[in-house]
Amino acid sequence: MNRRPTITDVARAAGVSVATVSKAINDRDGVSATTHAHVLRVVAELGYESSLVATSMRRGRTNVIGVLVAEFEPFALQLLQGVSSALQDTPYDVLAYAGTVSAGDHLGWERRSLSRLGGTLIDGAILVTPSTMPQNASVPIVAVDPHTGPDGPASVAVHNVDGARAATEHLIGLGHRRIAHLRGRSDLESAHQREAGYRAALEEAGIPVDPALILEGGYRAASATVGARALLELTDRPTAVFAANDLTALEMIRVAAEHGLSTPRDLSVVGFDDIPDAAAGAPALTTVRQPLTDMGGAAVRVLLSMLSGGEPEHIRMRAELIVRGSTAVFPRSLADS
Amino acid sequence: MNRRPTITDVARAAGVSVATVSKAINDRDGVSATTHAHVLRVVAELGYESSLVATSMRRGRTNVIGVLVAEFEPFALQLLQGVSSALQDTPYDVLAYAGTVSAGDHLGWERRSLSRLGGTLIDGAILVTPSTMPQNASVPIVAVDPHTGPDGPASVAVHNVDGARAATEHLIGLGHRRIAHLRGRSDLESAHQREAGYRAALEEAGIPVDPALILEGGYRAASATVGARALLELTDRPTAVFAANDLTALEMIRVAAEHGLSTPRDLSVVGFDDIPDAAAGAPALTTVRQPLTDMGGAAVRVLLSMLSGGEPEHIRMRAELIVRGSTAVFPRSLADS
DNA sequence: CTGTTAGCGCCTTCAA
DNA sequence: TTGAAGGCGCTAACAG
Repeated sequence: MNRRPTITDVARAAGVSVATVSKAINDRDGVSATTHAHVLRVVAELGYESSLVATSMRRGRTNVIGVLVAEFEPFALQLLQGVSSALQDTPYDVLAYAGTVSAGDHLGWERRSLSRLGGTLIDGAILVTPSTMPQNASVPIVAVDPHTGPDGPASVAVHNVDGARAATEHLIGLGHRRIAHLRGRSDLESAHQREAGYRAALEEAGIPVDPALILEGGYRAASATVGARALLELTDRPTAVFAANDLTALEMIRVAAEHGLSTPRDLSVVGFDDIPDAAAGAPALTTVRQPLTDMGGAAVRVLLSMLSGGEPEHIRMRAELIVRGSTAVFPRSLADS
Repeated sequence: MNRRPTITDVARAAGVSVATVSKAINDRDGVSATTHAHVLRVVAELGYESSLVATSMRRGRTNVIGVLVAEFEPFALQLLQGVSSALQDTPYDVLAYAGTVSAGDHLGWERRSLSRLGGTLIDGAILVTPSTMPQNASVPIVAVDPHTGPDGPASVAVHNVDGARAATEHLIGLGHRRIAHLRGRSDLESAHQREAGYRAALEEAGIPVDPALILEGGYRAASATVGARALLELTDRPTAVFAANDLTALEMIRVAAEHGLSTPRDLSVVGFDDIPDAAAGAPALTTVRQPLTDMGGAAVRVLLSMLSGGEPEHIRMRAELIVRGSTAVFPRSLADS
């Protein structure tokens, strides 16, 4: 547990002043070639690396982009991968920070994280599914799947309405008429848009929207359990469910199995996101794919542009229906023909 | 792009000194109840949060655990998820940092990251697949899948030899005799252990090890392409391949398809890790599962124990063979009977 | 070309 | 009970 060498240690060992070491390291001019080389040699010997913290405090810039998330769930992780690879050949490093791991409260993690890291540690931030948008942030921000429409700061999202409509139309096309919806988190814009797409598809097909078939899913498995159970215990239970994301769709399938219902035999289920687990299950989940990796890349592009003075942009990407094994024709008798 | 409020702003707004604000925030005594309440009100009004950077610089502790990775690839991401959820009800936050995003060199990212973050920003570090082990680090360290055996610092890993043996025995049991191996990164202990398991299984079955069938895979898709091609262009080409991890196994399947060979019909492939993509492909990959989430949890336990003065530990977890669709009986004629 | 000085935001003595 | 001063590691301005 040795103390890491500081710039002072280097200066002492090299027999020069701290300032000279700093200049040598950062290739500032005003240092003789001899001294420069000498200092670098000592730096290498001691294994010195400048402290990100101290540097960031003194300088404005750190060349680090922060990816701020509430927690490390599949959606955020895959996005992170996209951000990271988009940053490959830039001078920027990536730093991911989960804001609610210790501080259990789900509200305002965005502001807290931004305030703790921003202005000092990171030059810009990518906020993943923020439910509030800090107004006067100290660094440029891009929100991915934000809580609000394109009136706020820069954002990247998919066409949620279209995606949800495609999902619902797919179920309708299979013959389903009693199609339920497990809502997303009501503090996120995407949840409302997906519900809107669901409603639109039903209405266009002339199927009345039954409020009893729309229950809370909350985008998380734990928060969807109750709603999933309730749907199955309805006297006239749905034959298909459009869940607002994959985590809740998978939970829906699990709960259905608990009730002795198999998917897609007794219940068709469609999700949204296409997280890695979606394709892995049995049956594999029919879902609406968000191009998460590309979205991470898009967020990086927008952010880098803002960092060099560009205007905030709002990007919408296409969502694509991926038909797999969790949806089937209804009624089943038709499948046999 | 407003400047974030600093402790000085709070002090001025509250009409007290900076020191008093600090005491009030950190619940130090020596502040009257009235002042305390007043300061906290102003803090809330201004939306002030102490800067992680400044705090970390002054204090020793930050209550942040760092997960240091070379890059955000599936293995690291899933581990991160485990770390994050294991830290849920502790006072610690998680900070993930990719060391080689900007600085392209693959060597020594561990020391660089540690030195930049350690001692200041993070209280302890979890190093993911480090290929060197910094000796005199400034904070406690746990290595996951380290480059060296249990002689180094604390570590968490799976029984690589057993896992590799099980994978190879599975292929042998299916009737394969010409079984190739796509090696892992030679700077990682796990790569050598997996190769050893592969060799052991062959020898136990009385199958001579053919050096021509052991090629470099390097744990990454890009680095496996050449080796995969070479294997298929052998005059007496293998009927099965044990790849040292899933990324290279999937690449093996892709390259085989390019050569007009379908898996598992013409070539059986086994991977290692069970990353999310393994189960998603067509065919789904037969692989050896590393309990990545649990391993993240184990790393957290060891690290927290070390942070409260405990001794470094070395943990080995079981690897489990998961048979899916990328392996089949050989020769094919047997499958028909 | 090199060194001295000041200060980034915060916390911790120590003095009032 | 409060405030003033110093310093964590580093860099930018200024002196020498």
